[in-house]
Amino acid sequence: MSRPVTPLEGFSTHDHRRCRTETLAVAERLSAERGLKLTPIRRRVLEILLEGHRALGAYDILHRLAQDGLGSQPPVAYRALTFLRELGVVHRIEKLNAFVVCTHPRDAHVPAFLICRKCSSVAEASAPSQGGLLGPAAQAAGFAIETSVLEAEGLCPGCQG
Amino acid sequence: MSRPVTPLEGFSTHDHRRCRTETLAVAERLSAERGLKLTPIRRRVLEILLEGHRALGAYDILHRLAQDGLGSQPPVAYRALTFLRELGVVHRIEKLNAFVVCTHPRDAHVPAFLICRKCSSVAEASAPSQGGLLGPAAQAAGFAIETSVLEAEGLCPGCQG
DNA sequence: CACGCTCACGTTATTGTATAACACTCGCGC
DNA sequence: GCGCGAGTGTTATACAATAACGTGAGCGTG
Repeated sequence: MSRPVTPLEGFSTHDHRRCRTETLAVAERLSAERGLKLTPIRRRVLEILLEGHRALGAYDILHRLAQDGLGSQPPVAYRALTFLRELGVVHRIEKLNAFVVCTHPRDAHVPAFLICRKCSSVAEASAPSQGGLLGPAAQAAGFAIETSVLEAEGLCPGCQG
Repeated sequence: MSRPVTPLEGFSTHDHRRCRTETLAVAERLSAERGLKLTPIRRRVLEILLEGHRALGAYDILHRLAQDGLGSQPPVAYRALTFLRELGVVHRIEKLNAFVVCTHPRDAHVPAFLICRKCSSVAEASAPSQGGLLGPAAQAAGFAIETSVLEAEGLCPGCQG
């Protein structure tokens, strides 16, 4: 079973401290907007993911939560992740069965990812909203797209020979 | 750069009997070309998937195999599925952890799927070779794409309204 | 023929991923 | 106080995937 959960962020550097505080602020605001709460567990999960722009498995996150005394059973992690995903600040990488923080949580967008198969780093590409590639095909077929998954696997700049 | 996708097999009806026999013939031929065999188990797995353009989980397939007395342990199903995927006649749907037959197994293509969340039927669109949406982003990042996942979930024509 | 080789399958066991279902508390409005 | 939804705790289970081992059939070579 490929358990990625390794390296770093996108393939470019950025002001990560600011990235972190902004994302937390956005999460706080979006929660309030919906009349919901960014509880300690939820906040902690987001913080864990914010430690780096890496994809973490649900059970990695769960173990971290357990270390902090914030819950030890799978549903605890999954519920927090579901909440954060609905908020739009966390995405799921289908190909890796793992989760990452969104790099631009305020914009409406269809998440698209570049995943390095060697170092497991993940970069989120900014894709224009609905469909792009699949849009025309969907329209021709009379299909109503609700969510999209765009993921590419290959080699990041640093891992190419 | 990003040519439109050619919609294929939509959710429309088609000559499925022919679809079935042709896919089996292709599988047979590709196996022979590689000096490998389309054994009873492998053939049966392909037939099961050919019963409809639906995504089936590995364990669904395994249970079917077991009913036919062709194997009852997970590796049996996974090995057959791996073989068929390498042949190019079966694709994996990451979003569903499930498998479908390819609708145009002879052409080189990047598979793209429209998945109905209600009836689980899957339409395969034929995407132009590399990346479409992700191509430009990948190039900008210096990322070398090797494989792509393009999947959209929503409602098929029959399940709307 | 004996040997070594690859393909294919059988089997046991384990790990990882995810959710169902139920119970309970808390804060809040009425 | 009461009902209600949000949120968490907990148990149990289902589903997905692979590791690691063994068996044997078939084939080519010496």
